[in-house]
Amino acid sequence: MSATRPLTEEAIVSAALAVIERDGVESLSMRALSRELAVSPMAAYYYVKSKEDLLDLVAERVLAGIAPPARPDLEWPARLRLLVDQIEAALRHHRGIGDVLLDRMHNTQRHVMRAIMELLSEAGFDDQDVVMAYALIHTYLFGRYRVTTQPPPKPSPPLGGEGPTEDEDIVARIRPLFPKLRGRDYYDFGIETLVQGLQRQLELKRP
Amino acid sequence: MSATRPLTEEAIVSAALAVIERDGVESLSMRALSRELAVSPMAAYYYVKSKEDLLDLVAERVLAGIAPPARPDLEWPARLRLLVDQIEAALRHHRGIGDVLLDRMHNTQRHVMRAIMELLSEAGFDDQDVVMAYALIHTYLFGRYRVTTQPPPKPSPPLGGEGPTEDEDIVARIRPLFPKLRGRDYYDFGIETLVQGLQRQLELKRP
DNA sequence: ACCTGAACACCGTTCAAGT
DNA sequence: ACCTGAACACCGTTCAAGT
Repeated sequence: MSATRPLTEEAIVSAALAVIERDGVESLSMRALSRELAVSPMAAYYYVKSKEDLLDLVAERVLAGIAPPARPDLEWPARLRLLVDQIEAALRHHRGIGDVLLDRMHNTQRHVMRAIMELLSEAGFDDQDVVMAYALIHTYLFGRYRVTTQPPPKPSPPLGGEGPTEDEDIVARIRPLFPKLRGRDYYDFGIETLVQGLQRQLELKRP
Repeated sequence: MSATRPLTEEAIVSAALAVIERDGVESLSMRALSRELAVSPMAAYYYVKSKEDLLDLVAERVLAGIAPPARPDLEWPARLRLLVDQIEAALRHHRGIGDVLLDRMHNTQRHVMRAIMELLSEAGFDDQDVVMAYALIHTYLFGRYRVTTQPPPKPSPPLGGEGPTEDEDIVARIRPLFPKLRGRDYYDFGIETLVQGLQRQLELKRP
């Protein structure tokens, strides 16, 4: 795709993102990347020292625009919501990248981590609770995208006509609803529940 | 390890679990499994049709003992806690298996999904909220184990002696606390926050 | 300085063949 | 019925070599 030579780190990251968005993050191999760049399989290694390194750069690019909301008029729950909404939007736009970020809490872009931690700290959480609250938010935000709400391509359940059995099985009743809800619905419910839980935690500590 | 022949599905699953516990889930390849079983690389394929299939069986084994708490005297938040504590214990004992379960919400053992959903439904959530609450709990429980609280093996921060700069950077202040807290601390805070958030959601709907 | 090519040590899986 | 062996189409990465 990129006909530009010589290679640059920027071009490599762009190509990686292009592969991820087109074929999914599981299809991004160093070899697929080299095909995208129309260079030999080892060319990118002159610029990045490993695939992990490359993924860190990709994550950096995706989260580059995240900034703490400049809305001192709002309470911390609303400000937290505005902040994580930005992250969610970035992840939603770059499908698959959330998975990359999940297990790298320590490599999270410093500005993103700082924005969330400062907000929590100002809200009144002590340092230890900031750690745990951050970890909780991190796990939810970046873990979300690994969880699939689409059922596997198994034989689809026959539409129409009452199922022959087990109308008292809650799983049979609820499971069909999974794909009916949109990613946005899951996110809204999830993050709202988290924020309310955090508010409650704070109330319990400072009565 | 297993000198028993012929192979059985049970022996294969046991061997897979042994590899996972010894070397981590990322080291479980079909070839490593065959080494563990002391058979040829393809032997296991007579019993499982793919690696994914095998991982489903492993997950099934790990979660086999989970059961809804028989404590009708307790309120739903306490019952939910007893239920997910069992799952957490199973995941903690079988390191790495949480990762396998994360992206397979639809393959979750039916009895586990049912136990959680029934509890939520009895608590008063409508079907749609049961879906979203289940997804939230699933994401947290199984996603947790992907998030590493141990910093990468980078040059360790010099112990003792004030850091030269940026004592106003909250990340520099907070990050060292990550490895100080135990997995149990993160879990307690996380699940407590979730449950309290869910309680609040219910209160808001039924005032 | 920047890129290539061959090679190494791996994967999951198919398919024909052995017992 | 149960297992093996060779082979295919992949990986990430090292290392020496080319320009």
